[in-house]
Amino acid sequence: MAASLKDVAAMAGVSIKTVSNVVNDYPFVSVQTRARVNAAIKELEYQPNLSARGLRTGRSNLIALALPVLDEPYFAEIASLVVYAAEERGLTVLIDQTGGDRQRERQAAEGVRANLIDGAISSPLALTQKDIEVLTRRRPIVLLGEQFSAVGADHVAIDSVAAARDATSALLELGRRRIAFIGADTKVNTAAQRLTGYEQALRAAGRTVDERLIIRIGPFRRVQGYQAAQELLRLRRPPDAIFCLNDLMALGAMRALIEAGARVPQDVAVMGIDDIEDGRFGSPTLSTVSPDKRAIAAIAVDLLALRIRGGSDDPPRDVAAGYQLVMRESTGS
Amino acid sequence: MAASLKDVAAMAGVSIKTVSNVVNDYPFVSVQTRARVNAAIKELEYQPNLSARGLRTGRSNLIALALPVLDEPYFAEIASLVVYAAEERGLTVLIDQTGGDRQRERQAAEGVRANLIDGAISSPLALTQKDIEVLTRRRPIVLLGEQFSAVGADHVAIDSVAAARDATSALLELGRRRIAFIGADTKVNTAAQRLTGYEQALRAAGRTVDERLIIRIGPFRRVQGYQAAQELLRLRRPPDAIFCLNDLMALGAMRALIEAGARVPQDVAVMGIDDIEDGRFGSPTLSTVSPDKRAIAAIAVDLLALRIRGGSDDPPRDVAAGYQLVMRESTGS
DNA sequence: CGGTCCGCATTCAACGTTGTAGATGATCGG
DNA sequence: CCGATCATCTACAACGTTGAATGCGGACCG
Repeated sequence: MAASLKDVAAMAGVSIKTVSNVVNDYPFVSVQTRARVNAAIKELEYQPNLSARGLRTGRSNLIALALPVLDEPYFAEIASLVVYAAEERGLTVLIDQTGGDRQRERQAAEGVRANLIDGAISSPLALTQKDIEVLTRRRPIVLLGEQFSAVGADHVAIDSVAAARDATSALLELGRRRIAFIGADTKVNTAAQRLTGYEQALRAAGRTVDERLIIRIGPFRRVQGYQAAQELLRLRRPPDAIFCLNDLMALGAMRALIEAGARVPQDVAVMGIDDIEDGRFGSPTLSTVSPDKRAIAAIAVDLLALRIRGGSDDPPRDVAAGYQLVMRESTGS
Repeated sequence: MAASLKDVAAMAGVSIKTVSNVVNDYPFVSVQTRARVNAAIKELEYQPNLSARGLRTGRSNLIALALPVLDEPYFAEIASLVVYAAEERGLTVLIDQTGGDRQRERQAAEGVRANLIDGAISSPLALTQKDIEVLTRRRPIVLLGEQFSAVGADHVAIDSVAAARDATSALLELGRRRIAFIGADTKVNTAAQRLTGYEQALRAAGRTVDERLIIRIGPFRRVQGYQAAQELLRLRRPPDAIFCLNDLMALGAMRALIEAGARVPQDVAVMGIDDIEDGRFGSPTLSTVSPDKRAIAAIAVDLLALRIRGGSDDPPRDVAAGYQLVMRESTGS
């Protein structure tokens, strides 16, 4: 049985509350008492019981992180950064994988464990506007990604429209004429926004949008990128560039291209979004839009911590994270 | 303020304990009472306070998962599978990233949050035998990976010596003569075991171990594989095959080879261990040893759950997970 | 018909912690 | 030298839950 305040108090010859005061750095404890108590704490290897503390204070210092999956590089990196950022602020992260399922996304924020967490960071794919409202009433939530723009909760994301526009423009400036888009899926807002950016760039350059070059497919993983690229290669006039919703699809697409004997970037340039590590070491290396993931994680945790501490008075904040175009081999020099 | 048993009891016109009995499926509650209570629970959106329950029962149904990092594909996949397996058993996972640091690995299992978790699954890189003993005394721990073999705690891993031996033998059978090894690092037991397997295979084939072909480097990430391969290419007689400690290094190595104009697999065959998804979609696709990750995660959670329920009476169990050789393009057909 | 058992519900206490209010001396200003 | 102020410590209650013990009828048995 682990030692409790009572045991420490008995050993140090003081009251329970005094030990509690020492543990919590309450200032008015004499140096001698503090020393005696600390000695007893060390001797008994006392560790505060977090359940009891949580019950008493109503705070657990636990936050939930709800992601579609954990084994996609982008989400793995985000999870990693969120865990670190939370740790720096004395918070512990509890991870949920929702699979992009609406039911599970709701449960992650309101479910059985809701009374255990102080708040949640969620990267939803399927939550509705109304879900968010209901959830926010219970606990603070910070949303990641582009599923929502202006909604009643704190929100952190890059400007996906602009990012996709910049990427597409870059391909145009490299002289590419037939630029395909892989990953359109109107149900997912992220995809819709990136498609919009793609179309904006084409129109701004005086080109028309060719529906045959837009592949609507999901989920946004390697296989889908692979299949989509194969489909594009079967066209009578295949594209000379492919812009993918994310790096994962881009890697799948590149694989399909190379397998089919198409040279990247000479025959087809490829570009993605996310800047996952795999892209930096593939052959060829992948050009991409690199969101400031570290900032996204830090800001999300900060916003949530603020909300937890301050209550829900302030209006929800919408933070645009930075991003950067990174040109590598897959688009030529 | 969230509803408590008290509120539900008041609304249903029963005692607090009766509500508790309903919530916990205590059998001797009449059908009518149960219905009334359930109605009140629904009406008030009652959710049990897990801190209070944890305090009272001494169980939180939380387990810690301590991994070196979360953003390496192998660990991300393991984390994903552990989270799913835990969820199926009513457990919630709380993730720690230790960076392979001994201090942090210990804290993950015994630290501040130790009183919050019922047990831990840990994939240590630096923990000592003594650490394990101390930690096990406090809470059940299940160890993953090869840092330890027979130690006073439950343990799940593939037979790394055999896996490395099989992989190396496969390269030999393909006619490769100068097989290099990337990732020797005697401080890390996993590396030592895989190096042993590599040496065993060479000796069994009547070949000598050439120290110049063994690259001692760490940590085991892409860049290190990249650098190690460059080093190997600078040898007067470069290798015709490279066996890497893990897939991540193998991918880095392949990148270096291709960049330097070496053809994979014609000039140099490459092989790794882990079967991470990136390897299945790179160019060329990566041959590897595929550990049964799903089983590893499920067994680890099962062992831990058993230990939590049953106490620590039984002797520690050592489970060898299965693995499979997967030959892809990077070693030729 | 008296006693026993069973189903159902309740009361009580305790898990370990911390906020509030108050007790106890010592010190200080006037 | 006395009331006020201060530093230091403590007693008490409460957070929401559940295990143990108990109460209370009705059914069953001999």
